[in-house]
Amino acid sequence: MVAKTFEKVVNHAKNTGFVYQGSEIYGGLSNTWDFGPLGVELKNNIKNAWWKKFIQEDPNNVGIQSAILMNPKVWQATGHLAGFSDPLMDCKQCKTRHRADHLIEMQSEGKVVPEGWSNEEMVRYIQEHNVACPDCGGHNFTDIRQFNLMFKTFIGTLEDNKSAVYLRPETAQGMFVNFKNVQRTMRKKLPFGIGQIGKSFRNEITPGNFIFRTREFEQMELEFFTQPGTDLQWYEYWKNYCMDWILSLNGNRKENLRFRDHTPEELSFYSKATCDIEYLFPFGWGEIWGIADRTDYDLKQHAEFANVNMEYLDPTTNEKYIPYCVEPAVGVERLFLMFLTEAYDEEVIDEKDTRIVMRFSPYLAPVKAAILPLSKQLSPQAKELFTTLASEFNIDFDETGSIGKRYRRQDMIGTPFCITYDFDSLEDQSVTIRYRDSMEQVRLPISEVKDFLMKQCKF
RNA sequence: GCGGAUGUAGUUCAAUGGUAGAACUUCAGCCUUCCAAGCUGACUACGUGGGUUCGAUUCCCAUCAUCCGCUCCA
Repeated sequence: MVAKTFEKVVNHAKNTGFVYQGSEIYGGLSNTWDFGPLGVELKNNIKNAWWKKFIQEDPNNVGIQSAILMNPKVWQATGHLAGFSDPLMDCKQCKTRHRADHLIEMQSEGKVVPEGWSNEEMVRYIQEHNVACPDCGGHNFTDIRQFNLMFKTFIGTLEDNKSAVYLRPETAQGMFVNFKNVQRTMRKKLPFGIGQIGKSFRNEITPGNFIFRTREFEQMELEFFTQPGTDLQWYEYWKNYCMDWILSLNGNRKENLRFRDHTPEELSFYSKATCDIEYLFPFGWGEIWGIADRTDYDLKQHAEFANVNMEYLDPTTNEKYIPYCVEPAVGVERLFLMFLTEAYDEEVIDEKDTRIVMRFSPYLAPVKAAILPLSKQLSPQAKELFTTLASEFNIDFDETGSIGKRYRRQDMIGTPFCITYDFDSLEDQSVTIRYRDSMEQVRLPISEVKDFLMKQCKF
């Protein structure tokens, strides 16, 4: 039943122009998705809302857009090159997969730690010491395959290791490497934040659940730099700030949202505290937003690897220190999927008639209003209204079929307002606006429609 | 990557070793003065590549994609 609902949401998204399968006419490409005309509107609305709330309206924060390709040393400094890369081998006998270094550690009961070993050295060790498969006891492994979670590509024409670069697995490092630039040019004092919206890439072994986990995805991350010692207060602050923002876009419905603190064992080595905002998807609870206290780890690493001074001179105390950092990081596609799921509603009219209504908040709705002339004879005048409104909003114009059918089409994609141009409009220069959720109608002078939508649909 | 299942119009579902059928959707026309399904017509499909066969959408193999499980997950 639960899976059924998710299937319905996904099908509806595909059928109405929110999301298409990537490269569909070529049979698709695993786990890639294209956002259709409605999808890109929804996505942009989400991104714009975030940018407004986290960058524009917050006096402490500024935005940047950094390059996807970064100097590979960045990933050495952060540990991504080492930590994101696993030497994997499969047991040919029982078809299970293992990490070569883990096998060696287990066999030797922790006495041999193959840190820094080459693959050849590990294979040799496994053969010489007759390391067994922990699942079936067999000794028949495939060769090591290096599995790196980062996408590798090459600058220039030579595909040698000197020219290797990686697609960034997170946008965060763009903020860290620009910490000094931003602080100096924007004359920022602590605490302040640098935010960014952009694509990241991770070569996940197991993607899935529609757009929930993809290899190419878009992140909205804020790195908020604080004085050491105040970081945990800010951590709490941003947790609540993020949750409040989601709720404001979700009609304050909080049944399906929760905080989940990471247990000490779960914490990344660089993090002092991490909390996820989770949403109850039809397939289970899933992480939407990760709020992490990253301490001074990133800036320290860059200070060391790039050999630059990342210290901040506190003008009030004249102290020098490396700031701590609190990071709220959210995936756009996950928010998208959440809002899509929340909006999905089926309305039973009678036994044989059910219809799908998407109940987006007006801020998020891909189409803000549809202009519907009651008769095709009224289309020219109705089109004038379309032109006026289209300069500010994404508006639909529909003159085909019965009026009832057109209302339904708009309900199906979550358009909050339908504006009907009728024969009286010619006389009184007014139109009827029908609200999707209440089905209430108001009569408004044409000259006031733009202000009406402005009030209803602004973030 | 491993195991299992699946793959036919945009969607949901048929049938078939010899012309692939329907409903809904879409489009055109008629009708229609505020909440779908009225009338007439039109478009559109056997995932891809091989093989067996006189002939393959159907049988076989591979491949690609999707779903479920496993492995993995900064």
